[in-house]
Amino acid sequence: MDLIERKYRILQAIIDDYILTALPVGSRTISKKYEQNLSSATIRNEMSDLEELGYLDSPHTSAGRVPSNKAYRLYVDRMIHPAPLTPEELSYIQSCFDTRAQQVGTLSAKLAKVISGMTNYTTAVMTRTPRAEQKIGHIQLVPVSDRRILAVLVTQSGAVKQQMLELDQSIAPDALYAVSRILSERLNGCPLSQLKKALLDIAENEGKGIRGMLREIAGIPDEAADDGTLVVGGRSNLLGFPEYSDVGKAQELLKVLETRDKMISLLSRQGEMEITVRIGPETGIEELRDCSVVTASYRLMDGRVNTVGLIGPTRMQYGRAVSVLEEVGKALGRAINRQEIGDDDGTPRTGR
Amino acid sequence: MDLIERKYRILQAIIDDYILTALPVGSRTISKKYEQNLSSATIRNEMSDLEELGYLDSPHTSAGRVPSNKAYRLYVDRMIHPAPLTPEELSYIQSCFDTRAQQVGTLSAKLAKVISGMTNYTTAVMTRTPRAEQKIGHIQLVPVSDRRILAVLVTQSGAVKQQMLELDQSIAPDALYAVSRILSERLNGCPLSQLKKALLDIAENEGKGIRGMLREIAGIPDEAADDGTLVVGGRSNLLGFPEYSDVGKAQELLKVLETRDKMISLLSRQGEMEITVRIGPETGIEELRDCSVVTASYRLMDGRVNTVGLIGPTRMQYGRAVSVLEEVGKALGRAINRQEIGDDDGTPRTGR
DNA sequence: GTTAGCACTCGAAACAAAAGAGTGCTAACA
DNA sequence: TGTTAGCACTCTTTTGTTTCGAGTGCTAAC
Repeated sequence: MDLIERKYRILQAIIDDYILTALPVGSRTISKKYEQNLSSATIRNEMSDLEELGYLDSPHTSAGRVPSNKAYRLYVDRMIHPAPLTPEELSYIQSCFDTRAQQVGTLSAKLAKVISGMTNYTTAVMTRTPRAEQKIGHIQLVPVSDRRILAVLVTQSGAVKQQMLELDQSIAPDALYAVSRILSERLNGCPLSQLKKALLDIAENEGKGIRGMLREIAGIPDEAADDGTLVVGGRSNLLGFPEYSDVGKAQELLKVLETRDKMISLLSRQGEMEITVRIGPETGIEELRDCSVVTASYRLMDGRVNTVGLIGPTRMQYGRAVSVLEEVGKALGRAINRQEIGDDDGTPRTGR
Repeated sequence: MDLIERKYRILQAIIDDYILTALPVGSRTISKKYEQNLSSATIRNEMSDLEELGYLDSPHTSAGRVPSNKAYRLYVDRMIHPAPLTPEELSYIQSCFDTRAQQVGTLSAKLAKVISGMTNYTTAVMTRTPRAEQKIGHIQLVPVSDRRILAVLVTQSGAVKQQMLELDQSIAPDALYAVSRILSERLNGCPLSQLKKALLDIAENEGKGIRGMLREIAGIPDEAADDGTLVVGGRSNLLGFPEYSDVGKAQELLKVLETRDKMISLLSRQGEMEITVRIGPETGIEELRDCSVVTASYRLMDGRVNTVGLIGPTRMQYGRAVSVLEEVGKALGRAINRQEIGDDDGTPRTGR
């Protein structure tokens, strides 16, 4: 039906305009800028219908209309326009993830910086290694001082965990090497989840001297459990939006960004390999009721999974956000392939 | 001279009051709340003098006075009152740094959280190991995948650097162990600054097979140069201060906090073992012209140095800030002693 | 179904007046 | 001579009022 089509066109125009200006959109604006062959009165009628359908809200009688969350949902699902990046932007992204020997632990920060830089929103990056997939590669005990050793645990996928241990008695470096070797041999391929048991097993059967130490090592996996690194970047961007010219609101939002639990829960919801958009209450976090969050996950060469969340007002440039996340995904994928280790191309697909 | 003494008392009262209320202080307020045996007229005269001396500014004729940076300087140097923490607060701090086996890398975040939580200011924590003091303890090469190895470098003080390396050819784990052992033996005690040369030396004299690898390893120290970890916490606190009810100012400040270089330079100025207060322009950072920064350094068991900076409006509760930093220092010191490794007690002394 | 026209609503901006906080100065006081 | 009461003056803040304009909803005509 043609009418329906037109309604949606008008709705889209309203959303587009509102995303651009943050100002309630009036019928005249639409009739002038978007639908020049329709009079403002006609638009008015349509808008009235759209309000009744729940797609528009009016702050007050004489203020034009504002898209509702329902409208944003529709917009994201059906009428988002892709915002292809310029060649310069593409090559910029490429160059960011190009370095051959990526410094360990810097990637999250770089992701946050690049993404929030390109979108003007705030970016949260969570890095973690799915526990189930982690299998022991090597265990290395490194003497640090008399009674302290550093246990370095390398998973088969290349992730590294380290934990400082204090021993009851001192132990000679050579003995440590020996133990390292035994452990690495015996535990190779052991899933991280069963490490503890395996260690205790060895402790039982093995000679007296190291038993105590093994017991202590057995405690590692729990403490070192990778509950994720969290990096947030681009907070100052938030304050640039008129919706946060109220300091109170800005503060509330900043506080959420500082609350690790909330951020982790926000990002944990993201499945792998798909870009997800959550609008207002869909975020599941009360304080984000007026925000939207676009998330994507990237699987890295070493088994880690980076989940990226873009946080901005519901009036977000969704097309742009999705494009940037997509291109970053592709760039990461290419970087992985170049290093010939990638187990998949790291490119997220778009979707709800 | 008694007169002088009184002037300073009045100045102190003004500063105290302003720190508390953030409102320009009038003569009546002082006469009522602080100097009940002096009339407001007298106070007025004194205030007029103080303004002439450069200790007070008046925003406009009928608005009371506001302390100048010069006044804060005097305040910090001469009339700061210590703000002893309550027993509960003390034991809270204690408990925060009590954990026996501190997770590697968590300390900065904890410091930032505890300190900004207790002061309501923003905290930046920089961790780094003074390059000059780092001497090689052990080098361990850990096989990760076919051509990738993880080089773990442990300094004598226990700091750990790691770097992923890609090799031109694959190498057997056993060979790696051998190389690790040789390197550890030969390089033990070698200052980090000379590591590169030492490695290249070995590469010259040593067998063909590993030469390439050694060359690559020689590249590590530069890349892995510990230019410091930076953690910032408690940003949302800033927005609670009336001086940042102007979103523009808040944004400017947040942006500085996001600029790694500026933060590093801000914190690098702090010498060891002393609490330093820098007021406004003294911070050396233009955007912080209306902020004060209180910094302290803590030397940790593993040789790392944590420099903590408290950032807030110049109208800062200096006494409180210094007290908290002092107590945190003491708590860290105790934690180090308990672990019987500390090379000093980590307690900063107070001073300009 | 579309549109012109118009009365009506309501916030934002502009303006004016009043209130209030604080100062500086003068003159009197101890 | 230092202190203080008193008062005129200044300047911001608050409050109220008016005006303006954007936008709507409805009706009637096309």
